[in-house]
Amino acid sequence: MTHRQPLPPDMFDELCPSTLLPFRFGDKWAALVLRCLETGPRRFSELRVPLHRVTPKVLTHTLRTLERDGFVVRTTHDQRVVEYALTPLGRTLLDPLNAACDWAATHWDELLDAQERHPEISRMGSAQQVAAE
Amino acid sequence: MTHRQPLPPDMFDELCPSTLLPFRFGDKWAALVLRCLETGPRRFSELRVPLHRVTPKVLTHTLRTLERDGFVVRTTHDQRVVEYALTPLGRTLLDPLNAACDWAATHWDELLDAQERHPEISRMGSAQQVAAE
DNA sequence: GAGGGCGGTATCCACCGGGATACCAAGACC
DNA sequence: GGTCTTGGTATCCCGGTGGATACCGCCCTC
Repeated sequence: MTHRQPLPPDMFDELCPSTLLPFRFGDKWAALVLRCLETGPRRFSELRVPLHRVTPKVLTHTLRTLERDGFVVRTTHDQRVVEYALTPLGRTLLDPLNAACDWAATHWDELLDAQERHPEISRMGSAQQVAAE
Repeated sequence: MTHRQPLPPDMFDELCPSTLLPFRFGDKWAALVLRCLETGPRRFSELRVPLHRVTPKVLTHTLRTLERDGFVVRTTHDQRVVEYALTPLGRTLLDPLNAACDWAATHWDELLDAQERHPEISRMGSAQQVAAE
């Protein structure tokens, strides 16, 4: 808690539009939380800095879910300071997460190319929405 | 199309409640479709047999999305027979998918244990829903 | 005792993924 | 000419996820 490395102010801003990736780890922001905790425990307010796009309600829920699944522990010091840290089980999640990141690093361009080659397939709701334009 | 192995009638029935896993690959059924196509191309109606839980609308959408992302190709023979097959890019997805499956095989029990240990954290919607019971 | 930081909650709301059900056009078969 | 199979669409609807905004109790400092 004392001299740990601070997280960058925005680890994820324009970086890694992970919603476009063909996989998701847990809740929308869970993978980013795991990344933030990878290098050591963090306090709630420390997590809010790099994850400033996430509202506190959603961040709370993400952390609760990670805690429920045994990936994160929440500890309170001095009855006020709250710290979140990865559990050993949570750390094992980094393997498949890294496999997914490796895939993205290797095949991201191919994915974008394919999507540009099929602009007619946008999102659900059938095609006549596009035709209606 | 001629003598390929038939898929089991229900590959996924009670097996692998993948919605409980902490990761998702694309749409809800996308990973299962990938698995079905792993051993060779399949027709729409062939996919419907093992994936009989999936309505045709959703299966169509899943396949369209996989096609848009370049993971699957759709080819029409004789103007009526439609075949879906993995592309080389789609086949590369099997690496992270297998990593996820390996994780699940190894840590599934720990995940369940953790969830049982935290019954108070159910799902979103804050806790007073549970309290209201 | 006022203000600020910390660690959240409470409420409201919009989107959309996906399930249920019904229907359909084109060829093949009888 | 009916009927069956194939490969889907059309419509409706419901629940959950997550964003926006506002608020809160506690402690510490000034």
